[in-house]
Amino acid sequence: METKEKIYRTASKLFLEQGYDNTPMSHIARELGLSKAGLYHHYPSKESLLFDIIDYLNETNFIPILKEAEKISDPEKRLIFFLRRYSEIMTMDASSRIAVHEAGKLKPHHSKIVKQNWRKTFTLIKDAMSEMQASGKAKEISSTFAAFAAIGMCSWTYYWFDYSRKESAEELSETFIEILLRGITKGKE
Amino acid sequence: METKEKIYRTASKLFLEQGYDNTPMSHIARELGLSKAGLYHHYPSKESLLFDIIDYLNETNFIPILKEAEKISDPEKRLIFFLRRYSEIMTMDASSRIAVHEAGKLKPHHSKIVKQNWRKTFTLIKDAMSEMQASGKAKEISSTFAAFAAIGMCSWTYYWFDYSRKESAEELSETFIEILLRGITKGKE
DNA sequence: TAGTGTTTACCGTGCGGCAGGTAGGTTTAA
DNA sequence: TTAAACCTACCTGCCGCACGGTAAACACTA
Repeated sequence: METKEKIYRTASKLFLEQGYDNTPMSHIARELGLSKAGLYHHYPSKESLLFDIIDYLNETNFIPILKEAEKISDPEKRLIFFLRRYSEIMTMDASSRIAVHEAGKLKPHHSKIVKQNWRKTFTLIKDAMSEMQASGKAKEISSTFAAFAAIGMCSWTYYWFDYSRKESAEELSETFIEILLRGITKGKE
Repeated sequence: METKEKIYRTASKLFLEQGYDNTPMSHIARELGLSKAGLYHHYPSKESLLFDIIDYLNETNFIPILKEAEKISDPEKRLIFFLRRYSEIMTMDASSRIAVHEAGKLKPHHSKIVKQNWRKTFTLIKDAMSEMQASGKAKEISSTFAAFAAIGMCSWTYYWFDYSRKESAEELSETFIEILLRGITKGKE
């Protein structure tokens, strides 16, 4: 494995366990069998290491899903696809928690990039809902709030999910889809 | 105002703005027009100050709602009542974010108490849903996951809600209730 | 293929700064 | 007179980060 990847993995693990602020660079270095200076050879600063982790998570997990979802023309199918994949990521491993929980600690320059990605996610969901409303499929509720409800539902997963019992992951995503889809679609009165 | 309350409010504000780890005691003291030692006269440690804040939030915001909700015998009404009040708290001010976002930094002794409260919230929602399923009102989905969906939806609010535009708070809670209730109830087929 | 630069991947050390927390003295109010 | 409320000054420890090396790998000539 490449050193950069080793660093990335180790730091990721430690940030997850103890939080960014409570993980000194010396600790990460020790875990890698490296000196602190050795670690600084690969990363110019602690913050840049955090950014790399978050950015990598985005690039490998979230962006591909966004790209794939955008190709689906039917808004309902697009929404279902996205929700399923999104909650799958959440149950895969807890690492993506860093992307949310520690993003606030990035410097403006970096946090800007991260926020852009969040924005895209939000827009995708919101637009899908709006389209469903336009075609009469969905109720006339606030698509903004509904979109946040969807994201919140999924993102909250890593605050409680038991990652040692992943066999329930599929049931989880299906439950979320069920609630959200039925929650926004027009019912037969 | 009592000194303890002043400290509580000031620390609360700063923790919210900059996070617990990035707010030194000296900063809190300065903001209060106090010396650091003066602040330590009132609190034995930084962690105990954090606990007091979180515990106070629980006691004043969450517990009363739980107590009141428990009195409602009809599960659907109980659920609606709880969700409405819960999301109202979230939109009132951002302070309750501390209770979630920083709870992990408490020492075991304190975090135990906080977790018990979360447990009660979860149980209330889950039980209400189970009762609705038993009476045939709700679909046979996992009440555990559905309960987490409800909590996540609401709790996520403070990651995005614009607290300068509170006039939308009511629409928010109604949207959430709408989605969740329709999401779990049996539809006419 | 020996000789010569050059880059890469590290190490040991240390510094400046600030954090949480304390010892011990002083003011204030009842 | 006494206890609570506060202050100044300080300790200790750690943290991010920089500096100046070194040894090995690599690249390029002649």
